[in-house]
Amino acid sequence: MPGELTAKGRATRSRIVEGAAAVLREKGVGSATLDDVMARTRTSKSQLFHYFPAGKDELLVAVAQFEADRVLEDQQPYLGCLDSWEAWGRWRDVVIERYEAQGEQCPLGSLFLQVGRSTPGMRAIVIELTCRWQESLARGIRALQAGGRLPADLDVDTRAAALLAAIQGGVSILLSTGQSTHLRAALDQGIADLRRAGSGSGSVMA
Amino acid sequence: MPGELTAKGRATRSRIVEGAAAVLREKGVGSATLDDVMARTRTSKSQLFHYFPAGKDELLVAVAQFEADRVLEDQQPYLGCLDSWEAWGRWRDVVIERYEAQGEQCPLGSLFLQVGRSTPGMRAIVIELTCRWQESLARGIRALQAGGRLPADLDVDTRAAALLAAIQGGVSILLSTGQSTHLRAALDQGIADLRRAGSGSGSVMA
DNA sequence: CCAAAAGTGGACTATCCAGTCCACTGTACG
DNA sequence: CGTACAGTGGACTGGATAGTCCACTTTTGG
Repeated sequence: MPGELTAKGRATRSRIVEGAAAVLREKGVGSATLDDVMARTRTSKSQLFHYFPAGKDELLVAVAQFEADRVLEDQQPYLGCLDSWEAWGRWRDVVIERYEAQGEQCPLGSLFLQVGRSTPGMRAIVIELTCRWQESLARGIRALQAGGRLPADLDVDTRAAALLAAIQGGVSILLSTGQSTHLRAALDQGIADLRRAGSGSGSVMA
Repeated sequence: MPGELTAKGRATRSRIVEGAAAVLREKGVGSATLDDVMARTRTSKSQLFHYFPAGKDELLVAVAQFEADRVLEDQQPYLGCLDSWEAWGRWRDVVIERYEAQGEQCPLGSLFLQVGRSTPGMRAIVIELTCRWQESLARGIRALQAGGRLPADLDVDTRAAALLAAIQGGVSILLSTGQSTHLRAALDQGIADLRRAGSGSGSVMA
């Protein structure tokens, strides 16, 4: 089926994906139905199954891919050039702004936890996003090292992993409680600690 | 209905809650059905609705409360007396061990994201757990200050919030990807940074 | 011992929803 | 112009599942 799409067909397909993404954000994975998607995208059941023959699961994966791509895109151009403390600060602002605006709706988090464990394709998307995100952070840290703003003997990967975890957790808490204090704390503290990291290569207890 | 339970009734009720918790861990909120719970707990529909008149939602809230209580319990006695670096290290080990053993199954995370936003009671449970957890961490940090192991001019609450976010994120990533590297990084880095935190009260950019 | 209430079993209903089917319409292209 | 195929509409089916109902059993307490 794919690759054989007309301009009209492609338009409809992406209308479905974007509409489904919106529905999922609003209603959550558990409550969103194909009828919701149909209503939102002005399509019929046959179209849904025409473009996603494997049904709901296939659509969900497509939406997850769509959302995953947006996550990092939304952090650009800052995430792409974290080569000064000012850039880190601006990136921080963008992240907070994005997730505060998004509020309760979690495009991916719910998808992961709900469908992720069962579907193999979904997990791959999450893992790839995690890797790319962490790699971007690591590149930023290395850029700071290259600029002499951080010592060279830093455990970059652990730093990046910890920072990513902190952001993820902040977002989770924002989603669960509606408060962005933890996300702000995680980012501020994380960047501050990075800045302060002058000493050893991150050796830790036992 | 509550408070009027005989010994037998109480036994059945808690059997239902514990069994439902197990089912939810194994199958996820989205896939778990009342029939699953019935099979697991050797009960009938009428009993489920006898003890949880409001149906599935009420049962889910009860399970969430049950699981939330366990989260902090499982970290005891270490979480309760984080007054030395050794205690922090042992606590770290317990947390990692617990979540690695738990693996993919997330007792609460899925509950939050799935039901949390809709049900008011669920959110309250999450918020309370978050507060208690963060407060425990904060108490630990203050204990270190009291023992002279940390400077007094530390922004304890921000520290605790950031650390909690890091753990949450590490767990999220563990659930999504199956890897505990981020959780380990978050804990190790978080404790290391705390240890290194000698300077100012955490003032951060912009 | 005997009501009355708590506890239990399971058939039944109502509903919702993914997925199927087929008929209809628009459009590309000879 | 007309055929073939992509695209579209929506009724229909099958199955799963939350929730109801009532009859039956056990326990409680006087």
